[in-house]
Amino acid sequence: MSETYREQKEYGNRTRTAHRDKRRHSLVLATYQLIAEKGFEQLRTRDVAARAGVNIATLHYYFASKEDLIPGVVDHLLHEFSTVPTSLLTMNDTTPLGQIRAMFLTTHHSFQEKPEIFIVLSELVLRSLRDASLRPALQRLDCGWHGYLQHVVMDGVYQGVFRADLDPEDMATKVIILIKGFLFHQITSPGAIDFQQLLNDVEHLLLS
Amino acid sequence: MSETYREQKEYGNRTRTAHRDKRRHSLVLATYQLIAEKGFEQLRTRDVAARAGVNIATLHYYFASKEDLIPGVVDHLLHEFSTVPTSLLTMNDTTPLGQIRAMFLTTHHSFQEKPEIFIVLSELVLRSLRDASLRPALQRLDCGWHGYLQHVVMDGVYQGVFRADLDPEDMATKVIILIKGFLFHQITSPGAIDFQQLLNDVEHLLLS
Amino acid sequence: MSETYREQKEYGNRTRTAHRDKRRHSLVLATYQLIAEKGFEQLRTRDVAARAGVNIATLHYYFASKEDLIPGVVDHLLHEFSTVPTSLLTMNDTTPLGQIRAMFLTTHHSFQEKPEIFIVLSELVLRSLRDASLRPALQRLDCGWHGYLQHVVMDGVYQGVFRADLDPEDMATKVIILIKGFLFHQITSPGAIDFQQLLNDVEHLLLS
Amino acid sequence: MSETYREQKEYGNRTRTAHRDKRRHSLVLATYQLIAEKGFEQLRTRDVAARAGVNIATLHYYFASKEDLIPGVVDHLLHEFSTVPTSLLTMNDTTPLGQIRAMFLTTHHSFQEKPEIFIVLSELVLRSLRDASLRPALQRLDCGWHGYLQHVVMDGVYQGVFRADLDPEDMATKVIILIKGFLFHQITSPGAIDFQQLLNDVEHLLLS
DNA sequence: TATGAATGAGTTTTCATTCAT
DNA sequence: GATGAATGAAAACTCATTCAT
Repeated sequence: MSETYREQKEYGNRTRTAHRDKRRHSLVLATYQLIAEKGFEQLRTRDVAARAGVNIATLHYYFASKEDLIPGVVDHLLHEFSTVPTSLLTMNDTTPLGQIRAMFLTTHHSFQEKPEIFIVLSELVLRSLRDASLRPALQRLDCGWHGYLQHVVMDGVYQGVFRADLDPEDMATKVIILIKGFLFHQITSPGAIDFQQLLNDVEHLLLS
Repeated sequence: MSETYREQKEYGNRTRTAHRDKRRHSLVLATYQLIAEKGFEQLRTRDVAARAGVNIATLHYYFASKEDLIPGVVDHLLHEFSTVPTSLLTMNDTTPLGQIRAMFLTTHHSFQEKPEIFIVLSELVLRSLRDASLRPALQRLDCGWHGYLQHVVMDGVYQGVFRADLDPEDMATKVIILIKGFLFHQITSPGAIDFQQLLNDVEHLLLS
Repeated sequence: MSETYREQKEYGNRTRTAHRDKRRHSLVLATYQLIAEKGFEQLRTRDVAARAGVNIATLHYYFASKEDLIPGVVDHLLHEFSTVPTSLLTMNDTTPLGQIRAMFLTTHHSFQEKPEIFIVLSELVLRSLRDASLRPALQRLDCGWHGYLQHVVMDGVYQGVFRADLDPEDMATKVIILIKGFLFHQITSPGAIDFQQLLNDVEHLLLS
Repeated sequence: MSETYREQKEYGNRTRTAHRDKRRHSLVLATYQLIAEKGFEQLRTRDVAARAGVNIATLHYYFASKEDLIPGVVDHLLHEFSTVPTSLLTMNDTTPLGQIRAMFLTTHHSFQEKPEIFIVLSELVLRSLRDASLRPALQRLDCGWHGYLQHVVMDGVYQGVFRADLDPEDMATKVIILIKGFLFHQITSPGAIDFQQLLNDVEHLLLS
């Protein structure tokens, strides 16, 4: 086997793998979007295949069953969370309070621009009540978020900017709860409260 | 037509109506329970009928379609909310702060004893994204809750127990958000925070 | 509940059950026929439903799955075997040799008139290699047949008509093997041998 | 075109053909094995390709369709029959009775060592009821077997070892029927009778 | 009122086969 | 020659709904 041939073959493998990943991703993305639009209740493999622009049999070529699409959706969701644009503005302020503010702003921004993130997350959270396999990923998501906040709060306390008697772990949880509550409340009663006000209260709890 | 006959007929109508309501309610209850257990995704009319102990055709005698069961479920949910046991403890303390505490305690108690209330509510909230007919009822629920809290906060401010600069409307919303956030967070990260701590923070916001 | 009503109801139950049994039987019969015509390989639920004159969903109303039809087919086959017309001619001769002759004649007659019996049996025998659940019924069939033959041979030996040194159990098995072999051989090489000749040889083994 | 080139090309053609035959054979062998294991009912081209270690598309490169594999399977079966190890024992005794004994022993041995031969044969026999194209090969198999036995019986009669009144053709058929019956009976009632006993009876019919 | 039976329209999944490279 | 990708057609099975009684 000549070098050239081997190279071609390896290149071929690479493109093949790339193509495969692309297809799988487009199917997962279609699933993700359809869950956001119609919920798990109305999720149909044929709709997924149609949106991905492939035959229904092609879907099953890449994913053995409908259920097998879900882990991919979870991964995609996690990825969406991790790639929230740590926006330009916020990069300036690296103080603990600045970090908190930045987190609020980016969360709010994400919710405005990509509300499907929160919708799919909610669907998955409810589904996790019956499907234990979803729990680890969702917990990991919470943990990562919580860990980051806890770290920021500790920093703030250490630097003397935040109240000395704060329990960083509890405080982080409270911030998460506040944001989750806000987002969930928005569905039924949109515009009931300003995100900014929420931030004010958090600052009040942190500083006063 | 004799008096006696008319009476019998009216009596018959009354029992007939009562029986009809009973059947309808048992079907709605079965639906409510199955949504809590399996979600809308896995809700099947046959399962509903089976749990209510009637034939699938009987279900359709009382409810023209599957969708027609949902308004009943919403009503049942609202009823469940309204009949939360205004527990012994809470009756004692009629001060604004006592009322807030009571609300937290009863909410927590309900969640412990009847978690399906919150699960079904969440399912309905998510569904309301696609089914506009659900929104009014859910908004009414939020409004009632909000109105009550707003009233209590106003009382507290008026009585001088709460901070004078509080905006009762915002404060009520914040309390709701906090509770919703707590309950939703419990699904993924149970035991992350104590409900009591939440109450402390609310008190802190109200009093300090 | 009046006697009359109860009777009506019981009568209703009886007709309902009868109807149910009829439908189930017609579906099993259709399956049986289609296995005989096309083999397990080409057995399709839609064909079964079509031949029974019902919707495919009706088939699943009576039988949860395709596999669930098979026990019914086995039962039907066993019934077909048991209702082989113990033909008029044969009833005359009740001697052991007459019984043996009768069995040969009726078997031959069945094979001529209802070859599907043997075809379905063969399909089931081959399938039993992979589906253990079929074995008991097939063994019961063999056992019943073998028991009868063994009994006849013993009678013949006891009456001094058959050779005294015969082992009834072995002899019965040999007769069965001979008939099975004949029937199976007929498929590939029809008319290779006369059934009467086979009987002659059996008589030779029994008497000489 | 130089001599050298032509030679290379011819050599290439030869290896190419050899390779082609090898591939085809491995696919046929895989089919043969899978029929023995799972029956025609569960025969899948993907499984065949997988067992042969090639891609499903490669299978269709060598065999236009699934059906086209079957003639190969028949050929393989015929070959398996013809290559039954004419075992050590049998080579000694060249008398007609010895030949019959040898045939029984080798058949029995084959059935013990390679039961798939008989299973696949049975599957093919049943299939031949619907697929006429299978019949010639199966009949050829029977004919060859029958011809050999007929020849041996004639020899025995001619040599005066066997009964003079034997009809070699019928006798050969009877032996085949007995063996087919035995093998088929073994599936449902294994161990019901000893192969040796069968041989004894055959000898009884031949000699007495 | 109540129900067993029945079904049309889907739903997921399978499979032999084809295509582009 | 060989393969990964893709697919049309069909497979089993499901489900809300209707019908006859």
